[in-house]
Amino acid sequence: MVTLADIAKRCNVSRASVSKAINGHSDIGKETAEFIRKTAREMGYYPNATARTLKSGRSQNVGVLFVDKTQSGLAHEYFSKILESAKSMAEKLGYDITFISRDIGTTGMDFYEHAKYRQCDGVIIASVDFEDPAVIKLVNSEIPTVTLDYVFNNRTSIVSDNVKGMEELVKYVYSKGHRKIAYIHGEETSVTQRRMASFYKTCADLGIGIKPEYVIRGDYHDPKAAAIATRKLLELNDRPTCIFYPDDFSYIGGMNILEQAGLSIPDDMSVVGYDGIHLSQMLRPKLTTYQQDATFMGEEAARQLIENIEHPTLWLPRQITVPGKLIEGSTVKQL
Amino acid sequence: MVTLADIAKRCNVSRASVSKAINGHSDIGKETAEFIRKTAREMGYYPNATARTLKSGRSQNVGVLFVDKTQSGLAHEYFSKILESAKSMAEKLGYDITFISRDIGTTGMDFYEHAKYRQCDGVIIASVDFEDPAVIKLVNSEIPTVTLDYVFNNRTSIVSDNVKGMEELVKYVYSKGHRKIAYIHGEETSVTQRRMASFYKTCADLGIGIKPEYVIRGDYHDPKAAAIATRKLLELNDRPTCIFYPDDFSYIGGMNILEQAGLSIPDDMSVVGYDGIHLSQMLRPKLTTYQQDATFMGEEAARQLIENIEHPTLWLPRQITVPGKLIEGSTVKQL
DNA sequence: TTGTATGCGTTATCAT
DNA sequence: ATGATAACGCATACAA
Repeated sequence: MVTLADIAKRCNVSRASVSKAINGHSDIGKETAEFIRKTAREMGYYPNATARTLKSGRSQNVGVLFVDKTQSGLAHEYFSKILESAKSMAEKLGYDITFISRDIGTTGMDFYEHAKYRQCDGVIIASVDFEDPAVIKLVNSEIPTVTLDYVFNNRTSIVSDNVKGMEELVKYVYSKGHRKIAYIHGEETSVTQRRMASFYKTCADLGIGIKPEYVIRGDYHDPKAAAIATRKLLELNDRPTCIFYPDDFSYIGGMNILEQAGLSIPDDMSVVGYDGIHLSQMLRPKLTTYQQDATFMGEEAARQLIENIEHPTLWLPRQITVPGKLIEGSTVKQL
Repeated sequence: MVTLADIAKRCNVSRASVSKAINGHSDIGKETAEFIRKTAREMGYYPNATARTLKSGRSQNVGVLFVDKTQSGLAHEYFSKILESAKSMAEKLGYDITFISRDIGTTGMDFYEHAKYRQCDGVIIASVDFEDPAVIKLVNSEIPTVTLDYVFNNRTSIVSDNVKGMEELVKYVYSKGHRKIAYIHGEETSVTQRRMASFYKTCADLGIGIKPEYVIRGDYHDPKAAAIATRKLLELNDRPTCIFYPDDFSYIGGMNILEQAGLSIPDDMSVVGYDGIHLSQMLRPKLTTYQQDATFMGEEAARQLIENIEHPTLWLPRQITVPGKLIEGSTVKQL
């Protein structure tokens, strides 16, 4: 391994000068600096992040907290896209990404300790139980964090606009003449709360009432739960004309039930999903859904976090709400 | 931040003794060690990975190379499962995971340099262009590596048994009476080569000939390409009775075309996929496919890599072939 | 069994 | 503009 000392010896200068040349400091002669850099290149030098971090306290490394109660974290296209785009943006800005977890090896480190252990300059938090004390401890620590789809006081967050998304979907379905709308929602999270509130509010604003039996608990990313819920809806005497699913993927379960029941989509039953994943536009008929801008969210999370890391003093926490867009498929019939 | 020195001072011992106590060395008194550990716990001590790495040369950190020409790396359930299970296993064994990439920031580091820069103890390589000189450089370096679905000479690899998988699928389809079998295959990779070779060989062994026009290039994870290929097959005068798709996800594209053409699956056309992703068993009819054991592959990759890292001397490179299992759905008709 | 001393590669302070 | 030197926190060879 080529070190600063090796280069210093070869160039007949001090290690300090080499460091300055490599890092582009101003207090070094123009041509010496250039000579040193050239030699460094010739010798195949690249820095040692570890030593640099130890000395400077900055690791150029951001942690990603991506825990997965439901085992579907990475399998969920929404989250995998967020991760992927956050990764590219971080890399573009010169940062690496390390996964943060609890219980690494036998040490009983919590998230905060793990992040400190690895000297993470900041942490991106997504797809976790935000009520977990360990998550709260991390968020309230001195480490810069960005949360996705959950807002903490005085902390930066990137939130998909679930209120607008649900509102647009309801209005669209309403404009197609539907008044009897059912909603199979995901498990209780803040995202679910917002979508449900927006669902009820928009319906109320439009003057349509929603029967209690039209609102059923399903689960995100779980076609089986959606299938069961769909079956319940079909058993009702007064069936809805349109069903909202927790997300595009879980819709598959409902789709099967509807087809089994001999109901054609959208002629006998209209449906909408949520997410706008690749799959939804591959199905026939194409699913009407609300596409969340996961790519932008991931990029923005990385951008904001690194901005915070690099300019801690003039940093103000922001809540960034990211709009998506309605994708008009062919699963909502004009009544 | 609590350091070894702080603990040493509080315990009236040397830093060396604290280090020994923390790391459970034997050359320290039983009760002093316990006392030191207790104090450390009280003081909220956790180690500093950076300093430890700098001194010991070991980072307890493995790199993951997961590049994605087709933009579908993480979106592909097969790979996201591999990543997730490799991550859990690595964590269980006390290792963290950092993504390795090219072009971090403005530095022109290649994969090898990046891995060294972060002092990775080893690297897991998946979903990349294995012909890329930068990948080859990394694999041929002194850094332990494990590759997935690609074999390098004298290096450890975890390979899904594509030969057996394809063989089982062909035999199954054959047993159902099919003789006119079409194969839409993915882009040219070593995986594709093996599947195709196995496809041809098994057909030959069974004494069935495959018309050249039955074998069409599609793309992995690309329903559109599968749709186009399917259309071509339907245009043939002598249509196949069964179509093999590159994978389960791309099958969606074919499924749509078949349905549009008024063909019922499997009554008018039989189909099989590959991968055994969650989705495949949610579709109706359930897809007949070959399920790759991605979870095991990821775990094994981490296990083997760390074994290699921790016992470099008695390490022998292995090629581990991981069998999957045929999932008999309802998309192959008995002729 | 315990402690001393040194160095891992880098950056930063302070002289020169 | 350049260099000497001390730290960052830890682990280890060696001395006691």
